[in-house]
Amino acid sequence: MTIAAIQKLFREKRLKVTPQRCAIYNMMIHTQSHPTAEEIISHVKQALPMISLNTVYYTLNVFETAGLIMSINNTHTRYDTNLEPHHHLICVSCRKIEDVFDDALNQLHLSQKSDFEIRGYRVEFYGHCLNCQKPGTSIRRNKRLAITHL
Amino acid sequence: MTIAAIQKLFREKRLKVTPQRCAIYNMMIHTQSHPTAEEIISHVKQALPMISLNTVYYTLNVFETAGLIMSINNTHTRYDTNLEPHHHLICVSCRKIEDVFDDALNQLHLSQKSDFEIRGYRVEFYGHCLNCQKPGTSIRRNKRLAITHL
DNA sequence: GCAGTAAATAGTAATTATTACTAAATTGAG
DNA sequence: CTCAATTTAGTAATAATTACTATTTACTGC
Ligand SMILES: [Mn+2]
Ligand SMILES: [Mn+2]
Ligand SMILES: [Zn+2]
Ligand SMILES: [Zn+2]
Repeated sequence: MTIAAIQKLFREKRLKVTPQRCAIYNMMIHTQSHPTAEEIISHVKQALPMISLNTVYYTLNVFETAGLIMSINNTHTRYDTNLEPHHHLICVSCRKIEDVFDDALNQLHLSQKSDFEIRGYRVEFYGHCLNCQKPGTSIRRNKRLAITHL
Repeated sequence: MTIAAIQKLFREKRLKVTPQRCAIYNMMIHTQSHPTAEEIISHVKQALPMISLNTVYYTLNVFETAGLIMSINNTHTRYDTNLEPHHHLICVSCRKIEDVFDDALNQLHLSQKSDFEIRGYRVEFYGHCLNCQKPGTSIRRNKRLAITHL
């Protein structure tokens, strides 16, 4: 993907085209490593030494909102005593977690061989819980907003 | 599950039986809410007002190591530009993330109806990457240890 | 039951990922 | 080019988690 193609993509998504955004996205599409914000800034700083970590987080948030990237792992650790095979429904708005018991999901396996020595797996379904489907409650303005319904 | 049964369970797992541990585990098995450490301490403080948050984290770590609980979401946020349907192999030792492309995993659905308005899902396989299968590298002594191989 | 020992606890400090705030710079529209 | 809105960098604040340490507690033989 060329820089010109990245710029075109940003314009299609109604995102302003800035050197910081191009550098971040360009770095991200040229790695398989699922980088953290810190890893991103350390690469991008080679081209843009003045870039701030704040801008990286802001930009990643913009990208995710625009549907250009997805984030993996992004909230408080939660704990579960139920070790029976089961999976979770996670509300992307309020972070509520509900259990899913579904035998079909407990029989998954990889068709390809891999280097990993696999111990187990989880399926996480993302969506909006009943509460957060009501208008007005579905957008978390403050990322640190407490969850009000468990 | 009675307190006596909890004590028996701890002894089977070679864990010392303490009031703090009993209170924490007892609270956890009597909720469906996948509590955070903060939620746990706020409940447990009613019975044990002097308990510290440090003890809660320490105890949760002990429980997880002993295989009594599992934690959900527990590292730095990572970002992925690849929005094609795919899933991940996550190394529980070094947190490396590898992609899994497997069509069979992209056709999952819930058999039961639920209140959630589901937007998507991910399958996360947990295990040890090739690097961390070597003896001596498989245990993260320091939780904040940097990942050395991406 | 008691002494000795290793582990657990509470309290506090430190760390660090992420978010908030703000003034200055930049972008895209007209 | 002009102008308004957005973005950026810098810095401060926040908050989840971990580190450190002195004291207390729980288990193991005796
Ligand atoms: Mn669960
Ligand atoms: Mn991926
Ligand atoms: Zn919700
Ligand atoms: Zn690994």
